[in-house]
Amino acid sequence: MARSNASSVPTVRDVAALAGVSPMTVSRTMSGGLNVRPEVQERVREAVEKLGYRPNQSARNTRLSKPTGLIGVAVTNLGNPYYGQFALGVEDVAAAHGRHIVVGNSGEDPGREGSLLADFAARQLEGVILVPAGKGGNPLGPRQLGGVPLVLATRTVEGVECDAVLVDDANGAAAGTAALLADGHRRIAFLGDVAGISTAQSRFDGFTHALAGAGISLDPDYLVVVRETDAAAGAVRRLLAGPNPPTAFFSANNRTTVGALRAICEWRDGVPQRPARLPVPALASFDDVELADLLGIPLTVMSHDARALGAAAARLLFDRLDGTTAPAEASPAPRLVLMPVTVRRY
Amino acid sequence: MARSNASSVPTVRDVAALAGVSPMTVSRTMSGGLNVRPEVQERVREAVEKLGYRPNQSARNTRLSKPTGLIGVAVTNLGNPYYGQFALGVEDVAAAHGRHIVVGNSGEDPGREGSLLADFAARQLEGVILVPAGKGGNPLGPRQLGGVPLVLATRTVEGVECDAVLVDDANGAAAGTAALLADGHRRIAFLGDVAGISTAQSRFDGFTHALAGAGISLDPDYLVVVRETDAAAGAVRRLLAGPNPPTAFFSANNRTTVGALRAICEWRDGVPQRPARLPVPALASFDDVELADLLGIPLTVMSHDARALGAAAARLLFDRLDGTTAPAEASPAPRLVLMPVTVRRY
DNA sequence: CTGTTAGCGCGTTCAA
DNA sequence: TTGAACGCGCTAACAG
Repeated sequence: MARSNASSVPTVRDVAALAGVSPMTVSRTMSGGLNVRPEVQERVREAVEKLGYRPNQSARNTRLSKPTGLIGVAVTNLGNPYYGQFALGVEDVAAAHGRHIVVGNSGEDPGREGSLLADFAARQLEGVILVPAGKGGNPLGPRQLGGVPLVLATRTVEGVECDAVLVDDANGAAAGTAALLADGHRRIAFLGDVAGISTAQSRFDGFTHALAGAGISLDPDYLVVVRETDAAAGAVRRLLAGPNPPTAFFSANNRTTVGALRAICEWRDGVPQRPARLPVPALASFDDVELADLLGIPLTVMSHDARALGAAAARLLFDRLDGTTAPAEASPAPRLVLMPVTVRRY
Repeated sequence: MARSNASSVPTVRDVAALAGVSPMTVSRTMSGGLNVRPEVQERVREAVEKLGYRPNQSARNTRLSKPTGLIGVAVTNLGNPYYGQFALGVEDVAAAHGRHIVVGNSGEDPGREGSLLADFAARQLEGVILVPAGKGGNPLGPRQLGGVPLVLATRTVEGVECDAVLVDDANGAAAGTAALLADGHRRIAFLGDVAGISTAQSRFDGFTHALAGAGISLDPDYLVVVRETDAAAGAVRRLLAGPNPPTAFFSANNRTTVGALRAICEWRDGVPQRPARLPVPALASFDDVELADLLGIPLTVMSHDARALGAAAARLLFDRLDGTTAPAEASPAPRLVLMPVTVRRY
């Protein structure tokens, strides 16, 4: 027996019954109304209105190869303003292509990342843009996504061959470091998370490369591996209070930059006992931080546009999804987009 | 004819065929393996592995009343760090309840907001948390969401009766204003977007109420309606350069605060021709901004925890979804959670 | 324990 | 222009 109007959500049949037509006519009306008499359409629309009927997307999607219109975005820390901008960039492009985004947060945890991706695939998302957590050497499976196109953003992962949008980390870091060196700095400490994150590693490489070019080798005490803001602040405090304080810091991301800025400001303002005219330490920051330029600290910013990066990643994805690509699915070759880094000084 | 192994995505039947069992056995194995012999499960899992099979969630959901496991979150500006934290709070709770979040960005556009919500409903999302754009008096339909539970966050909308998590805007604003007054400020300008956004309106009310309590009426020149950071900066510049500059500013949100801080810093640092010891204007900011406390500007911050707010909204939602609520759907009564505001001074 | 039957809500296909 | 039949991928409900 058909349980027509059980208080649950209305279906095509309910609408059809109310409008005195077949479900098919309702279906046609809902999808543009081709080959349906206007007056019948009118009746159908009234019934739709009256019942508050909405076509069920899930059911639509069962009809094979009907895309879900959903793009997955997995980031490592939604609370970081950087990824807010990033997601905004993805959303911009996705919206232009009539898609919505599903945002997941891995929290730098490969485990959560894995289940996130598995879930994305199970939901038949059309594609996934991933900022890999990369802590443990998780290969995240070749195409464990089950054929769902994947684009890596910001960071890459060894052994994964797919489209990616990265930042010109090494060159950017080298350029920023060069600026410090040009100012005469020789004792420069590095703050960053080098453990398995490609981005941090590349920035570190660029940093040391520039140092080496100036004939400087990194003092082990000057290499500080941190991720959190507070930890970075603590490290800077210790170094500045130590016997051999650096004259400048290189901060590898915006979280460590905030910590470093805080510590440097404290040192500048709150340490009356500091030697009279000891100069304020300089800071070179990879990634921009709002308001940082107003602090009166010698600042070098190596920045790129997070939103543009997200947009670029999305475009790469839609190129494969909507583009007039190869007939089959044999992706031609992984493409790599490199976002340029701008060095600004304050 | 069953087109078994057409290069497309594998289905239950493909797995069943390979494992030599019925689709049902595969289904059972996939959902916990109740009542399936271990050795058969093993065979099935092998087939699953070999084919890279993943159950199709869309198809699952067609089986009535199977929830999608998706929560919608619609915010007005993903690029605002505030909403990043907010989304993070929602995600925390959603993850704890085994759900994912779909993030949409309305961009303060009621039109986009409407289509976003319609789409959420069509996708059978289990619930929606909305920061309403509220620009045009869009009633967003009574339950135009088609029965999908809705929770408003941060802002409310007239005429919509549903659960909401708001900020104690009026009292917080009054407290912050009182702090300025206690410092002797009498000429205080207001920066904010009052046009139809409940939050801005409440903050404005709290501000003027506190002024009135001190026997002050707001100078019309001191009421600046802005939303964007740059516009706020421009307004502050004009006021400070004008004939009757305020001695303090009240900024109604973090975007205007950034603009105000920028303009005030400029004025302080870049205007040598300013009267010798004219004091730096004070700023009272609704919402915290990273690094603002380090600028050396007399600062009063009225802050609340965006992440906690998001979490509270999510909890309200899951209370209705998973909670042992009323048997039917007749929601008992809209609940309102008010997030406290803390006033800090720098 | 396992397979068969019967749909979920919708859209494609074909016939009327 | 409309409707009936069938199938999408999966899973309750009932056999066996």
